[in-house]
Amino acid sequence: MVDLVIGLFGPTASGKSDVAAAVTALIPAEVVSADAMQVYDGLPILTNRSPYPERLVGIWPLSHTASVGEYAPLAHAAVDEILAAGRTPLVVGGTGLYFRAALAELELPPPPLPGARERWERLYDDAGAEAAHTRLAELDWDAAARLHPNDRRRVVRALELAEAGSSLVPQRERLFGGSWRHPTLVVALDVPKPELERRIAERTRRMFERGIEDEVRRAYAAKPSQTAAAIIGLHEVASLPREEAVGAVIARTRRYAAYQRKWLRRLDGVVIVAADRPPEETAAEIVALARTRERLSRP
RNA sequence: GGCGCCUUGGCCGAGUGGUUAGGCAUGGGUCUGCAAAACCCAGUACACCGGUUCGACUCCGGUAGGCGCCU
Repeated sequence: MVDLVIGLFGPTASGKSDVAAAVTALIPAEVVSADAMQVYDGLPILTNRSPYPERLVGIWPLSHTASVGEYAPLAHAAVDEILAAGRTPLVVGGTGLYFRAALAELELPPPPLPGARERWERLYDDAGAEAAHTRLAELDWDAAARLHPNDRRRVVRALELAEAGSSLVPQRERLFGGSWRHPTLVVALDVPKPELERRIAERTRRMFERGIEDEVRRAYAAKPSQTAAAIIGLHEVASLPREEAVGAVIARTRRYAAYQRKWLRRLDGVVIVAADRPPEETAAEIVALARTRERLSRP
């Protein structure tokens, strides 16, 4: 399967890890994770880390502030290295943005200058949303036109970029539906909603049996960064009685799955594959699809 | 059995005789270095029956359900 990359997307609890592992049993492939939370080390249970080897998992301490910008080149390097070794990169993940970034050339604008973010955030908070937005309009009218003043995160980001002589306005690539870096088969796992919710509830309960309370306690000692603090369950497990925490984590995970479904529908050229069956069967279908794709793309 | 209180959209929860509270959830949308994030948009509810009134979710009476106290 020379030169083909397989991208495997799917909502949490759709069984991505197991399917990916089953694929590696069928063809010489290596898994690259595209997950904004599994990049963190220290929360294997809470972040549902796969028991099988995957690249770009647990690469940063919880205190680190993660970003796609930092992740993307690592993912590209991993994919290229696997291809160079004559194997198939299998990019697996549920974080839409990271998934896209791993497979495509997003041409991300530069990171904020040191201290710039804090400075603009302060302006936004002190002067108010409207004032910050007006300031942005002075510096970068196009960017301001696309942003709602309430969108603090993006207004601040746009201000950073305008100041640095760049712009938030995308140059060429679009976030959705752009091209891939290599010939790529993009597969999304589909599990009927009721079944997915059942799996989420079951998995969450199992997390508690496996000891996430201890895990979370240790994680807090590591002073999680702003990005790490967003991990589902971190706050809930730390602050709620067990039974309430279970319910809260299930509810939030369900919401996350709904959000992922939005991404799934939007991935360009994605092939949807049923995943409410043994992973081996799903894997076999994916491999068959990959073989067909490869044959078609051969001159 | 008697007395008192309560009953608001999927949930929580304000409120007023006549302009949509709000929050959460839900659905749709946006998205380029925080994405398990952030932002935008949408849904017209007041337990039931009758009365007063130009007009009641808001006042009066009754019915049902819930809570509390009393014999």
